[in-house]
Amino acid sequence: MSGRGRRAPNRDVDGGQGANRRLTSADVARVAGVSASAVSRAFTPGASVAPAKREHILRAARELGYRPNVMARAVATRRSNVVGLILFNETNRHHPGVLLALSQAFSKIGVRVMLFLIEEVGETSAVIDHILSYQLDGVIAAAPISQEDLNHLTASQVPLLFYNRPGEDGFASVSCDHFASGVLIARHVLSAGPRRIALIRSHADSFVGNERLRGVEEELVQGGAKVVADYRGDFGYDLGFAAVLDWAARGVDDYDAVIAANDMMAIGAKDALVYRLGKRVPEDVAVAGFDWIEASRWLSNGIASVDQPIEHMATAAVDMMALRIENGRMPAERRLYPGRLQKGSTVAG
Amino acid sequence: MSGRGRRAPNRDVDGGQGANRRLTSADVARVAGVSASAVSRAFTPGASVAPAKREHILRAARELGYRPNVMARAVATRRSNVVGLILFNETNRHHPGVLLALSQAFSKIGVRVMLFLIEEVGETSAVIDHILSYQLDGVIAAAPISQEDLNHLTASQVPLLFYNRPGEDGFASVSCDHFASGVLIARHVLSAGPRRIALIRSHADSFVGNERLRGVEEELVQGGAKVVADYRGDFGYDLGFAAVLDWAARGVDDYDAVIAANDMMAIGAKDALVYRLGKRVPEDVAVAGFDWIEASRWLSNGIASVDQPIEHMATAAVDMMALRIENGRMPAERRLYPGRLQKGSTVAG
DNA sequence: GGAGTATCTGCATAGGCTTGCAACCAGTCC
DNA sequence: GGACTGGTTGCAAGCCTATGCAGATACTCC
Repeated sequence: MSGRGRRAPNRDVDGGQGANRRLTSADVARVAGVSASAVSRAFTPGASVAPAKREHILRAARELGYRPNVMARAVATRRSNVVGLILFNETNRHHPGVLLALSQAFSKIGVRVMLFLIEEVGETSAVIDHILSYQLDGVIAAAPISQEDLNHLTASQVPLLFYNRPGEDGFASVSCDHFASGVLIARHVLSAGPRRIALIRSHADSFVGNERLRGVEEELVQGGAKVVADYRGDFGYDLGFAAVLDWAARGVDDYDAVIAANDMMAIGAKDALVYRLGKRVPEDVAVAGFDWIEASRWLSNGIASVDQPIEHMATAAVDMMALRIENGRMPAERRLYPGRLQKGSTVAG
Repeated sequence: MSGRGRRAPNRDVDGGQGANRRLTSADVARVAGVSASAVSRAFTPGASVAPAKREHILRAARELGYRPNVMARAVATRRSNVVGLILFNETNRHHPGVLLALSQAFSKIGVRVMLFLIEEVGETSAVIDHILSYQLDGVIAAAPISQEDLNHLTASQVPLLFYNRPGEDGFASVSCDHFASGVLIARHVLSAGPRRIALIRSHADSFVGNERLRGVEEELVQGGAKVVADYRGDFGYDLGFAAVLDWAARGVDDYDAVIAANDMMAIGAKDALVYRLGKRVPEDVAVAGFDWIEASRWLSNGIASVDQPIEHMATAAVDMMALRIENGRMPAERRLYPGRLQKGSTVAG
């Protein structure tokens, strides 16, 4: 630790030459009086180095401000410690907790998440192309993947995990049991009295939305209720709002409950009912949704909903991904987590 | 998809040996009958290769399913084409558009964003450590950075850009002109009549929140209005709500407008006013906030607000970052973007 | 004190890509 | 026809770290 002048932290190393030479293990090795291998091992837990020497090397590294170059390590080990997350922007907007939960859960095992945010279904192809270029250790698909892209992914042997998607046969997935959630919310609504139900669905190709409504409809039949109105939404506030207006315009007004495929649309519907049609919620019409998003908890909304246990799901995703990264090919496995009913105030009782 | 022997497109290359040998440029070179250098150049726009040969190489690559290994490229070129984004989880929750805008803007120039989502201010240190290990081309700080971490960052010569933060002297930043936004919203409120204003502030150390309220207060003075109540919030719904209840509990009820440091708190305040105190908004009390978040546009809220031009800001961030990555050290520059008033329905007129 | 063992250590090579340099080729010009 | 040109190409070295292997060191045990 000789020279290094006054309080300038790391100047003697680049020997006055190239200003933007990055610090390498060789620099540390020189200063610590060891080989570059030793430096590498000092930074590799469990590697064979004398404890004292490791300590010495780490101290030298700290003083120089050296950190192993993750990229170089990635090419040497063929492990990047980065997983890709393909996420619908819509999901992040409506349900930002997903990103946080996954991001945090992975960081606990030292894995970073590289985010691929997509707006349109069509964008996945371009994104898959990128994904394959980064040597990602795995990919979490929280957006629909076309068959062709799926082939590319499997051909390159990247561990793949579907999140809240069915996954084709033979693929691993972790999901909330949306069907059961549908049953749950429908039962809650029915328990409060309503028997004439209006439904606001999601896009036709949303697995999550379809499962939810399948559960709802099954329970409605069980409970002797009837679906008197139906609307094809898109998970957004506006179409929830539009659904109610559309029914009104068509003279449909004999429903006593609205169940939407998610909270955002439920809120839209509730707003239309209250502020456009002058209905009382829940006295005239009950309203329910799914996700238990933050806005649902606001006093002005209080939407009856079903929560997804995203922390559990995220933990499961990390576990499964870690296993798959270690062991390569593994039997497909689907983990399903039950949602939790949140009674809210838009359903009586 | 079992045996994958038959019509599998890219099988002849790994010559029956190691199953998980990844495809390399050498493989493509062999098949195309050229050197690995040629393959590299074929994938480098502007590199010196005969057009015909490039075409030929690219075709071979496509048929094999080869893509250059970005990690290896990064270590060779010392450019990763990845920038880090340190983002407050709170920001993403309340304002998810920021992440999308930046992510999309960067992807237009072929740069990916690696997200470092933090919950607490204290977490930055750990995150900075990671950041320095990845050879990121730059870092966008959309969260406060401690002086110590700042030193680490600058010592390692990583281009740094503050987003919606002042940035210490000498650092580049792109921000919304929050002070001007404060003036704007205050003027709007005053124009509707109110003169007795209640303020809900953010945490004391939020630059954004402080600037906004500085602008508000300056304009209030100009307009001859008076601050009759004051509350220290945190950007969340709950504290906006709590502010109103707190004033009520203390007998303060002679305000005719509430201005909050963001929309989320404004909504909380509005809910408390309407559903707890039975006030009419805007007739009895006007309410205003900042950000023009999605929920503000809902019919049930209609919060008067000031929008941030996040697309412009994101574009600027990309431009400035790109310049800095190319040219290394550059003069500090601060770009400021004006917010746009959104009148909403919680302020009369 | 010597054989045997366990633990460290450095060398050399691997990992996949980029790039300066010099050799090469087909033209072009006089 | 020879010198010169400009565009292509491959070689080899470089980017930074990891790791098998063999030598070195220290230590135990008899």
